[in-house]
Amino acid sequence: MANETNNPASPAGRFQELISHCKEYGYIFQSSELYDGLSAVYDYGQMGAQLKKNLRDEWWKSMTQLNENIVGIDAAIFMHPTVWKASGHVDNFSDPMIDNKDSNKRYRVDHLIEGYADELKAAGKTTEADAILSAMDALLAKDDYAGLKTLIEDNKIKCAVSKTGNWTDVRQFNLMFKTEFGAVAAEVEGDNIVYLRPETAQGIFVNFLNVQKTGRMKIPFGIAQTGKAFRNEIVARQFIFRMREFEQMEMQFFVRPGTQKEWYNYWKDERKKWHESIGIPAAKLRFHDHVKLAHYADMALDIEFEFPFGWKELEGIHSRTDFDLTQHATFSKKKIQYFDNDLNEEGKPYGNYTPYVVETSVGLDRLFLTVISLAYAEEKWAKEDGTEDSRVVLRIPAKIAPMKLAILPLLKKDGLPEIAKELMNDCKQAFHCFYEEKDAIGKRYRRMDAIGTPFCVTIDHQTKEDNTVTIRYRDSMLQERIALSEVKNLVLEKIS
RNA sequence: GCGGAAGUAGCUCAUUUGGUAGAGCGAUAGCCUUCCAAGCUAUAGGUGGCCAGUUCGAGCCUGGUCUUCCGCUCCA
Repeated sequence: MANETNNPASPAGRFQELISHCKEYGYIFQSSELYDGLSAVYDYGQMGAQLKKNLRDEWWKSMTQLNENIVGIDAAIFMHPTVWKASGHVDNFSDPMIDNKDSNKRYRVDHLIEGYADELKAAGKTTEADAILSAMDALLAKDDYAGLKTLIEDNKIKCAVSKTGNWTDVRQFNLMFKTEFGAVAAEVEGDNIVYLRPETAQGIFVNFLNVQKTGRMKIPFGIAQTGKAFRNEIVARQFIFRMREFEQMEMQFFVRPGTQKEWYNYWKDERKKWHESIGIPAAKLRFHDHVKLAHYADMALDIEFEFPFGWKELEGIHSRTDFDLTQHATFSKKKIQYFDNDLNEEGKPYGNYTPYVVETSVGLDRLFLTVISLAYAEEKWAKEDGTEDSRVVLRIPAKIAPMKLAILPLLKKDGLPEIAKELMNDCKQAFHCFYEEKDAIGKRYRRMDAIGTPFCVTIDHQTKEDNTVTIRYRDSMLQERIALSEVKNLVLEKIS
């Protein structure tokens, strides 16, 4: 397997080629590459930033512009530390871990002990199992790591692989980044700790009342947001699939309790359709229902995409119940409720309640990876003279491609650049254009293929006579003659 | 985080028992003028990932470190 990455024919090898291509053509660079890079952090380059923005804009439009009952906000990354206690992230986002020194296998301490308890139960020793579990809960509640290790050793819990009890100390892995708020150290250590948000959702929940009241929103309604989130992953790999700093596009849809299943199914279908609308083939998408539910959810599924390294989560649809709003009400000691004037079956208003939430949460970076891995193609064909020709092309759908049109004078003389620049000045008001007069025309086409520009127009001598140009299509490589005056409209039509 | 492998120009690679680095492609400038890359000329670009050590001398040997890839693990 170690050589697979060097083999362009294998999926792993093709993935490597894609990563190289992303760097070579200004889509994605490793962060701080000048200083040897920072693990699992990436920068978007001149092409990548635009593609990412186009994807974000498509999502934002589909949510906030095309749904009258969904509005967008932009909450800060810093939030009051208590937010993360209320959300459960302080408790649930940090798991004590232990390694077996012989097999080098790592276990979550609670999983390891629970597994042992299950074995005891299977052997009929239910009381002993319960005793161990309650002891574990007590130790976990006190963050007593030494006690947990003692519990493991006293029960002679073994590693499933090495069959030994040669354990490291129990260590804490907190997945939230911490930093200090304010320039001066706190008088009491830890008093000024803030976290970088591990998800954007909480910024929506804490603003629920603000938005609902000022926007006079009526349930059901949604609040959408895009933004950076941060998780200190133990292992972050697979290019931009799992990064320590990443961007989420989330929409929290607030519904009347009891209707969550209906809306869950609605958004499940809507979101899949949306992915298809930006060019992801249905066959490459599937639903994956969660078996083990998170602490906040009563239903959850992933929309998975078949990445070059397998089926992985692209978007999560979660029915979060009233968990978050109730938690924030409890921790903030404020009432977070909605008065529903709609009439129920008995002809009376539904009245006050804490809304339920259906969440759609897509990783923008993962969406980017989805789009670019679908777009990337190496093509070979026989030329008329029998020799082989080839190209690398990014078949990014025209409406999300970073560069829409390349304007190319066939020669850089005879007044052709002047006509080209005039067209450029006109078209750049409407969409991103690229002007290029260097090198042979075929070479310029190849460069545009490599960055995924869907349309090229070439200005030649005939243009001066009859005001027509050649338009060349990236995907088919076909060319046709159209009026110079039609170029802008044609591209506008294709990218809308 | 553990184990394994790797790191030489923007990219792909060479330099084979240690003697202060080359090529192709690409890029830039110019020439040519031709509707699907790879015509001609010139130029730029590397303190060999980084830091130490051994040595008269290190891209090559040793240690550390950073990053990447593969496997394991993790991913509320």
